[in-house]
Amino acid sequence: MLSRTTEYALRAAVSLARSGGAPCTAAELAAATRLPAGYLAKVLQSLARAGIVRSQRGLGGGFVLARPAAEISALELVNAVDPIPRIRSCPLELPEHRSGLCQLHRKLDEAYAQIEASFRHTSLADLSQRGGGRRATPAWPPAAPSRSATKKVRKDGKGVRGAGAGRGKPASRKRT
Amino acid sequence: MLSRTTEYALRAAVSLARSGGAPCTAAELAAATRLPAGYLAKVLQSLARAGIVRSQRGLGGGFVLARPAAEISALELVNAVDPIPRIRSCPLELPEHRSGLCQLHRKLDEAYAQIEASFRHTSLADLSQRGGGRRATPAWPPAAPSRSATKKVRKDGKGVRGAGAGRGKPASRKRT
DNA sequence: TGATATTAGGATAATTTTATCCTTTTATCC
DNA sequence: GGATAAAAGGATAAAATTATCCTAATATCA
Repeated sequence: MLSRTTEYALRAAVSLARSGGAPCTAAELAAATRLPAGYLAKVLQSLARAGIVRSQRGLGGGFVLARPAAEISALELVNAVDPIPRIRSCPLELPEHRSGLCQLHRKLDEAYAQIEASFRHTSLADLSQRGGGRRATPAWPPAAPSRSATKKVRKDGKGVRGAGAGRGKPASRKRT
Repeated sequence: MLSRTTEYALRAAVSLARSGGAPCTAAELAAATRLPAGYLAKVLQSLARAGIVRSQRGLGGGFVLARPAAEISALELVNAVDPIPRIRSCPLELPEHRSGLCQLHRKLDEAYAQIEASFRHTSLADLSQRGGGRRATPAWPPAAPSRSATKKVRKDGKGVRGAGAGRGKPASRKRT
């Protein structure tokens, strides 16, 4: 669902956030995050263009965060690299439009909106916290809308999957 | 984010739900939904294998819903075709594991969990409602967790996009 | 039984996303 | 200035997703 590129951006940013201001080269970040170095470099370029990281060429150069991790939202990172595709109008612009698939697309957009909101309220600092403070707190409802992560953690760990679904040809996705 | 295949499955299911029990051929559904006929056929096969629709060959055959639309959740449809990829363990199984990227992956999984929950509580009947009952209700918080859609509708229509993001090479996605 | 409609399934092609490689630019150090 | 380090950018390759096409299986109808 979230693209690989998005994962890479987030992982790199976390790694960067943890290195305490010291510049990291693309190669270092790739090693630390176990991501393909070449591609990661492209992703870092995107982040640089978006003004989230600053890059410096030459000896001793590399990448640093352009702002404190607490002031960078996960949403910024994601959108810099592979934006959440909000749906503003039904893909099916036709007679059916008004009466048509609108509930469907409203729902889909709603899902995107949820993700946006969730990511908007999560900072890179939140994502970079060390030590997994595993909670038993129920994930729902989301309680009061304050800032910082490690607040909501889902309750179950089961793989609820509807009906007899499971196989299915055109579906496949094998990403890590 | 949601794959094209997922959209197709949902659109086809809505179309099917609206045809009131009469079998629809893949070609008919493709025409009604404006989707590529050949590929849609594959998607329908997946839905059939998942037990969501029933298929019948030969003259007068086609596809029908296996159950009333009210008893089919959006989640089932999505999972039949391109499952929501819940994250159960950090991709980076390494020394860094515990101390590492876990907050990140917890957050990502949380986002997936939200989508799952949202889709689980939306039925195909909800998605198939005609006439767009546009609400002004704020999208957040999600209020009480009862069933049925057309409940949450997002408040804004603005394209909030972090910082100066926008361009960016490795990112592209041009889907409809 | 034969003709026709329609799904099932496999092979293959087109497109998009990810990944690699190479050259160029810019910086540091000597 | 020359050597070296590192990002920038472009061309290309590999992999995954989406799409098309063809044949086979199965059903209906005459």
